[in-house]
Amino acid sequence: MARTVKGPDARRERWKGHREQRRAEFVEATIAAVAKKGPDVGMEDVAAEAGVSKPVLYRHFTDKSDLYLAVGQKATEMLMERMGPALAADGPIRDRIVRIVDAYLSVIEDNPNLYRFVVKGSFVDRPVEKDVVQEDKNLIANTLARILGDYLRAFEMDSGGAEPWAHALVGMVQNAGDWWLDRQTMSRANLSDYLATIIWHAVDGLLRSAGVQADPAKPLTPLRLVD
Amino acid sequence: MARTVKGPDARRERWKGHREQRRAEFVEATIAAVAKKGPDVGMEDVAAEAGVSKPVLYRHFTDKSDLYLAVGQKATEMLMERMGPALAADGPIRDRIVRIVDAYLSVIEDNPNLYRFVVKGSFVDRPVEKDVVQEDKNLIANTLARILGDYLRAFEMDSGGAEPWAHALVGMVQNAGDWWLDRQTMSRANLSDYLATIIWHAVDGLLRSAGVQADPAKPLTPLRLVD
DNA sequence: AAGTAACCGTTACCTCAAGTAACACTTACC
DNA sequence: GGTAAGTGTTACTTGAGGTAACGGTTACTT
Repeated sequence: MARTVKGPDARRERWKGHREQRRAEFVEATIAAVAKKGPDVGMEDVAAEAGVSKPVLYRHFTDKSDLYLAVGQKATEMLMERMGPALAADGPIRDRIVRIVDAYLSVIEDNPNLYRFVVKGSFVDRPVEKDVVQEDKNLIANTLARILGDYLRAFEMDSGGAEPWAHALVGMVQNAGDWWLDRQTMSRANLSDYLATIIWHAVDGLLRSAGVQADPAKPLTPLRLVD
Repeated sequence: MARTVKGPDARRERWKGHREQRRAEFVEATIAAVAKKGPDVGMEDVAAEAGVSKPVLYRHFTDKSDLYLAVGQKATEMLMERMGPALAADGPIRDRIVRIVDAYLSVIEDNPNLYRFVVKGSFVDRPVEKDVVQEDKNLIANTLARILGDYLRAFEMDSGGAEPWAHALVGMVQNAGDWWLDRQTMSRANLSDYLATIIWHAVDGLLRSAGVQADPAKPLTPLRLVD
């Protein structure tokens, strides 16, 4: 039994990457299926779209909701790919707000079906836990909350509002986006601007109430104070 | 055949009120069942809760989603019962905002299960149409949009933002409410106040940009101009 | 008084999508 | 050659939504 100490059988490792790739493939298939057959696709449809039969799907996903969760995560990636830079970028504050909002809107504009599937959609049997959308929203909201909190503290203001405000902002943009996606009654640029306007006013008002005069055209970077 | 002209057979009319009452009864049963067994109740459960077997239910509701729709409408009623006055009431503008926001929060606080059932909930097979929640949100948003639009026009400002802003506000409060309902990390009064703060700032900012100086402690009633 | 249109309610079924069992074949490590 | 992973199939079970078919009750109509 002198089995060179460990070596946990390479046969198990051999597939590590492969499985992930396969999952990704099925996620793509789901998205494609959704695009084709609407948001009410079933596992059979997805399997068919992937050129495979159900049990194969179930080898990679324990569950329907597991698959949908993965789809949701993929969507999150796509979203973050565009929102991350916008969130991180510096620049004139109002432009920055516009860019963040517009990044979000551009994503849902480009993938309306996927979007609807994920947020409205048929998460048929989700047991309340594991709500991808909720997690996404939390992710973004938390990012925002951190940014807001930092600013508030930097100005020595009450930072207790950072979290609720962050969630409020997220909901605001999301809901306005939903509305816009349904009846596209104005251009994306217009909507982005309208939304940025009230967000800016809200931010500006907060700063004013702390005696700070901010210029929407200048990069608001009080965080530099911390350096 | 001298059948006194018409008289559309009183046997049909005899039940008119009764059916509605019965539906209401089942709606109540559904709410009770949701409270007991969580948001994943099935038709069987609901029927049992009402002390009845499935087919009876199906005599009054064509469909699962029909039942849930009715539940949603009931929820809308409950919501509107409290929000209506708050929306209509006059008074110091900031207080008014607080009251509207707080009215909403109080409803979801009092009926968290029902709320979750209706908005997150298992609208299993809804065919995208007939989304009660969406309709509710639209209802509120439209009310707001009308109010906002009137004010904007009264101040001779661009009223194009009224609709998106209304939807934005609705989403904002809703999402912040969701977040709060999950992890109740602050008092309702506190949250109401934080939310009212940014809403007020947003409103104030808009007015300022039109050269209007508003006092949050005074009732903003430029609409009187129209009298 | 008889007929009937609406309801009350039941048990037993159908249907359809999610999920599983059982079976057979392939590849590459041991 | 054995075996641990993966490939895939068809055919099944399960469970919840929804229906059929039956029988009883009430009170209007004729």
